[in-house]
Amino acid sequence: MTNETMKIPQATAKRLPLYYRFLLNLHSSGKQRVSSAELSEAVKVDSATIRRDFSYFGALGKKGYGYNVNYLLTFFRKTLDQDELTKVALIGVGNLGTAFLNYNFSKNNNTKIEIAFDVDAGKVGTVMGDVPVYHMDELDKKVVEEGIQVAILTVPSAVAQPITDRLVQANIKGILNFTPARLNVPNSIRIHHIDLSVELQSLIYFLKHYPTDTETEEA
Amino acid sequence: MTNETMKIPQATAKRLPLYYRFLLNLHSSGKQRVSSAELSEAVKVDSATIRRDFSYFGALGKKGYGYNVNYLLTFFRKTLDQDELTKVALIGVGNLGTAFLNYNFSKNNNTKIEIAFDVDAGKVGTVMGDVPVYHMDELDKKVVEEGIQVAILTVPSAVAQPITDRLVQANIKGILNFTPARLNVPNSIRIHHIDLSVELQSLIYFLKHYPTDTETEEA
DNA sequence: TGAACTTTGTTTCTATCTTCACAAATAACT
DNA sequence: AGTTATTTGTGAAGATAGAAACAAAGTTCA
Repeated sequence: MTNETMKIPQATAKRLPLYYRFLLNLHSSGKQRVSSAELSEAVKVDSATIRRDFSYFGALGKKGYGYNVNYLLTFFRKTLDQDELTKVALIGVGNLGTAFLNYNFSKNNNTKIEIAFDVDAGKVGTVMGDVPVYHMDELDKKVVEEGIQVAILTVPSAVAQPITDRLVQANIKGILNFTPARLNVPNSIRIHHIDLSVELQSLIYFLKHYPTDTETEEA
Repeated sequence: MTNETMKIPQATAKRLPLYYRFLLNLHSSGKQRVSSAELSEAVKVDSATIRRDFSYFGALGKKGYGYNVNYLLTFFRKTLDQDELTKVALIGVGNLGTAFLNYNFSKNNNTKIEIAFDVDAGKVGTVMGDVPVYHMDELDKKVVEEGIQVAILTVPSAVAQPITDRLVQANIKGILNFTPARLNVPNSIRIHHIDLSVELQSLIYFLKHYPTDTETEEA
């Protein structure tokens, strides 16, 4: 039941980074222990769900006490591979892309945008928020060279598929897709879609059709 | 079973805007009919799931034929209230906020960012991408005045909760929250969280722990 | 030390969502 | 007109997720 190689539920996996971030906060505020009830209040996830989530990794807590913040943090750091840096490329330095370049992902994370690409001559050659911007023509070469595994795709949707094809060729493993395009990729490649206008639309749909209901979770 | 007031599954509701957008594309490309299999290929949702989703609204298709694009489009336009404009406020004109101001939501949608707020004196009083920027002090007054129901929250997480409290006071009904903060609101208010760094982290977790698996859907 | 309190881990139940698989209906073709 | 090919809509089964509830194990405090 507590097998290292066992697959945990996807829903649980999506919550892990949330738990991890909150534990970091607790740690830096000097807190030594925490209960599933406290965690629940903070991350807005039912306490039974949290205990269940944790239990997939074994018995991490102590009855009548709760969880030791340090122990949990160390455990999750290992589980989330926080010690191994994952190199990320940003494709498309438009408004949204620029937001990412200035967003400090590596603060709490093992994640760093190493390189960005765009076709705009005014941007190519510059360094934006610590990240060098290269021309899109160099995409294939650079991604392979740097061994980049993850791409954040913030290009116009018309070019999303051709660029994705090149990323696949260049051995990328995962794509965070912010374009409305639904991409065709071999299924060895994982894509997470974040579709801003769908998010807004569905929020509005819920407002109009599900009045005064419970909260919904994110992407 | 095909009751107008019946609540459809949340999972279905989240896919409706996706279907709607693709139908718009089909329509403008002149296509007259479409099958669930074609739709499936395009939006990457199992065809049985699509037929099931549609069936909550009644029998929209014809056996052996598929769906009439125009009919479907008209139906969804009504269902998604695309004729009634929803006013949206953008709170926090940083990098991410600016991206939204330049993102043309209203193109395919009934949604328009009407007004933006920030504390930066350099931004207050300007018009960014068609949207006037007001000082955060005017938030409460303006939101009530304009009858704004939805807010996109792109402020630093430290101020997310106090600003949310003010939005609640100003009778907002839904919030699209891009800050990492988990907001406390009365449960008459609907919040969708989009947590960019959690998205990136969980993508990476899946890459490392679920090699060569099926695709996952978005928020 | 012992009684009262706390909190986990898990068993069980329930809800929600997805997919299979196929009858029924229609379209297309000869 | 009749035969073959499509494609829907849905019953039934399966898969995944969420929450209640409680015994067991520990903590706290007098």
